[in-house]
Amino acid sequence: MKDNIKESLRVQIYEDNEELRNMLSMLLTHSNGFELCGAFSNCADVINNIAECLPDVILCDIEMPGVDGIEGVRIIRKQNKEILILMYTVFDDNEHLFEALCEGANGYLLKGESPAEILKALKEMYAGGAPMSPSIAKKVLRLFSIQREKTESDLTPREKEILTLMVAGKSVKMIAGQLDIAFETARTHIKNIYEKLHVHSQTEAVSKAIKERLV
Amino acid sequence: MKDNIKESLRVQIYEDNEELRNMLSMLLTHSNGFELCGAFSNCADVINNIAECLPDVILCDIEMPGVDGIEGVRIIRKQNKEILILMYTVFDDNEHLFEALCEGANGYLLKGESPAEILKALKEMYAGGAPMSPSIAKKVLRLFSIQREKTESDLTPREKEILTLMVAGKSVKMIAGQLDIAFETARTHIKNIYEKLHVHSQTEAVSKAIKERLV
DNA sequence: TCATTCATAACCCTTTTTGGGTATTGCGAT
DNA sequence: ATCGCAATACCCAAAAAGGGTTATGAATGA
Repeated sequence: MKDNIKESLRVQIYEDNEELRNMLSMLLTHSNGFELCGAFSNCADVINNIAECLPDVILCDIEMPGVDGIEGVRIIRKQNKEILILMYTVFDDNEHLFEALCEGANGYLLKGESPAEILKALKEMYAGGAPMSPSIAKKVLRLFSIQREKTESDLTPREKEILTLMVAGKSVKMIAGQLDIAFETARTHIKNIYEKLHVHSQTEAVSKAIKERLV
Repeated sequence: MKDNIKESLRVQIYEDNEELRNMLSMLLTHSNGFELCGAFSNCADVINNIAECLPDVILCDIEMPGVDGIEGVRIIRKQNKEILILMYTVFDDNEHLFEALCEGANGYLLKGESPAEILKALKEMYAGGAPMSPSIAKKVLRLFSIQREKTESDLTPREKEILTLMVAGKSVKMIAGQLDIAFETARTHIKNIYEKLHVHSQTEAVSKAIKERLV
């Protein structure tokens, strides 16, 4: 939601390289619609920096001496879920990327993006988006498709249904009740499931079902 | 205009709305660097369509009568992991989004994007990116951060250890053996865990532990 | 038509789990 | 020094789950 009165986006910078930090500062101070509110060389004092300057968004490198960017995000998110954080880094490996996203970063740009792209990303983030460099977006999407190989089990539909209820924590009695079948019928299905999965208890079955994505 | 003969991106369209399909066809035939190779109203014959026209990328609606877009992606990916697929839909709900991504879509645009954005997304996808509408990108990123909040439970370290073994499918006897404690001690811990989680069985505890990411 | 699979259901019997206690030891905080 | 808590351990009775077996009707397919 954009505020008519607010004329510019308040941006705070964290970047250890002085040259780049100055360049980014210049970029922001001289671009319409942006306002620089602080530029720091690491996240050591990030809570105070935010409290003093009240930025809308944070542009944050990852590799920095002292408190790094990911640790910075962690610290910020412990008490502030609202402020927007755009990672800006050379790291394009999965580890840094997913750690940053898990801690609550709102976007992830690789160094190498043009100044115009940086400004666009900051705006996009403020408008409710999640800007990512193309190769980063691809890595993120790939996460969804790679894992999908659900092991082919020869469970019947009914058995799958019952296994699902077991995974949900239901007892035999509850399963029978919910599916409107006799207790002994539910048990028969469960026994067949155990045989097919080569397990001997509900917890084992549930564990295996989850590990092998059978449900 | 040097590359309008050679090096144009071959795009195939799947969209049930005839008006929109024609509009998209026009857009592609009249844009430099793009070449339309087929426009269809559903994915019923997607394998043949691809084999005949050999597109580089596919622009694909989701809601279509007959074989819909998500089913289409599934069919394509069964035999072709290379071709690029950009979903183009009105659906911005998590279910459609994540299903499409899991099946192997390479990008996800919402209807409402400008023609220029569509062309840009097609190009970006071909360049190795994963274009998403801003609000879609945000949903995707949110997946990483929301789940990270492991519910704060007041389980002791020993209890967490035991819960972990339960989640792995171990019985009380096995847990006791593995931790080298008495059977009754393991049971005491388990009883305490049940009380803290408000559950009454191993499967319930395992289910809750997984759902609330306690382990 | 006949064999197979699936979903349904029941029986007997054993083992495990669960819920209720009680109790000791050790360790850090008051 | 004492309090509280975590970890250890045991007992008993009831409930639930597990293992084996058999059986029937419906649907499917060779």
